[in-house]
Amino acid sequence: MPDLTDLECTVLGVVWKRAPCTAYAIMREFAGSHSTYYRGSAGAIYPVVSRLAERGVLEATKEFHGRRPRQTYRLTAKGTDALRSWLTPPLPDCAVTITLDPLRTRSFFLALLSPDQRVRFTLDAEARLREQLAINIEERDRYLAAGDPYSALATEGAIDSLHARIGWMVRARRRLGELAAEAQENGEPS
Amino acid sequence: MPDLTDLECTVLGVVWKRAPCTAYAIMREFAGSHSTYYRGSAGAIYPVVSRLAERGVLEATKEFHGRRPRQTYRLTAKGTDALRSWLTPPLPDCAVTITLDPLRTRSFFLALLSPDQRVRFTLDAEARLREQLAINIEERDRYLAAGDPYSALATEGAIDSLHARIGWMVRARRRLGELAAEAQENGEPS
DNA sequence: CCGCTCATGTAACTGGTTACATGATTTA
DNA sequence: TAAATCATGTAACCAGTTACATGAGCGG
Repeated sequence: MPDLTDLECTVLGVVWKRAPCTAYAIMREFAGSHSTYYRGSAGAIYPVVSRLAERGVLEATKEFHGRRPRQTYRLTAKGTDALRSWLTPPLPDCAVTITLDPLRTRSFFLALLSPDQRVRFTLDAEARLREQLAINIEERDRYLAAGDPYSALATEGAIDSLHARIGWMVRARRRLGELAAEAQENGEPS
Repeated sequence: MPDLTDLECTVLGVVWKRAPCTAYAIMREFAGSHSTYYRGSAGAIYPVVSRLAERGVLEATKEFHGRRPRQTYRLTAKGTDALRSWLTPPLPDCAVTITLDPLRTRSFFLALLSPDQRVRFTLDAEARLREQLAINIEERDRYLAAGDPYSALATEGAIDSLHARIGWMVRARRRLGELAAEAQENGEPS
């Protein structure tokens, strides 16, 4: 029952919240969420779901919708245990590592741009992050309205991260200005 | 010259900073950095570097260290252009999307834990994030001492994100306590 | 001279993606 | 009745990982 991946456990979690639900519904949940890493492609979800059923953490039921059959899934007791132990501290190292930020990856090399291109970089980034922020605030409010304070809390994590990245970009703009001024004083090339 | 991946451009960036340098040195740079997503495995770096050389963005030189030959690389003019255009706004959507946080992924399902397990979750997460914070502050200071304020600025992004996640976990602990109290008032099961 | 680091790779695997195929049911 | 959505899959691909193999140079 152990060594389930994060994707597998997330699927488990979605089934736990939505049960009974189809693989298709899980797929839509992933595809529709902004705070999820996975894109929710059929090629990922269907194999995962049937693997989980094989493992005995999900239980499949054949339902009929009209005369068309469909598989719905729910957690088994074993599945609930697996999901719970995924959440139970101590958390694995990989769960608390630093997050990947493509903006940060790029920032390492900002010295290559001209001073005003650097400013434009931070302005563009800030504006785009604010768009994301609006989307995520909306998502959080939807969760609150739907009576799911836990998902709202999770989404709040995304909101906080976005605030932090926006603040970082604002500070970066100021710092980059200072660095450019220093460089000019010393007569360095751009 | 376009459609280079983030990994490829990051490699380009490292060569730009470190040139002339070997593929091995690039690999070590990736493996040693905490703020990088990629693990810097030989199986990734070597193919990327030779692909970049083939594309004409990197130029290979055969050097001799003793009587042992080794390839060192530097950017071509085309490579500098490619790196610059990777950084130049408007940034692609993928660069400003929300970051993946395994802690957040888990938080969606915290309702499954008992109230005190939830508290333990946030305490554990907070402690581990603070460790990461210390590591990244050290890394930033090393960059500052090494006279690389741009990398320091980038690392500051990681520090800010960690602060945000820590604050989020602290607030989560309070909110979860309130939620548990409400639930008990309403006589709901844990 | 032993073991560590430098240095260069390759092969098998993994976990996801895109894109496609198929067909029933619902809605405009 | 046409188009969209529900529903279930599969096949080809892709980027990066682990693990291995090999050998030169260097420090103790």
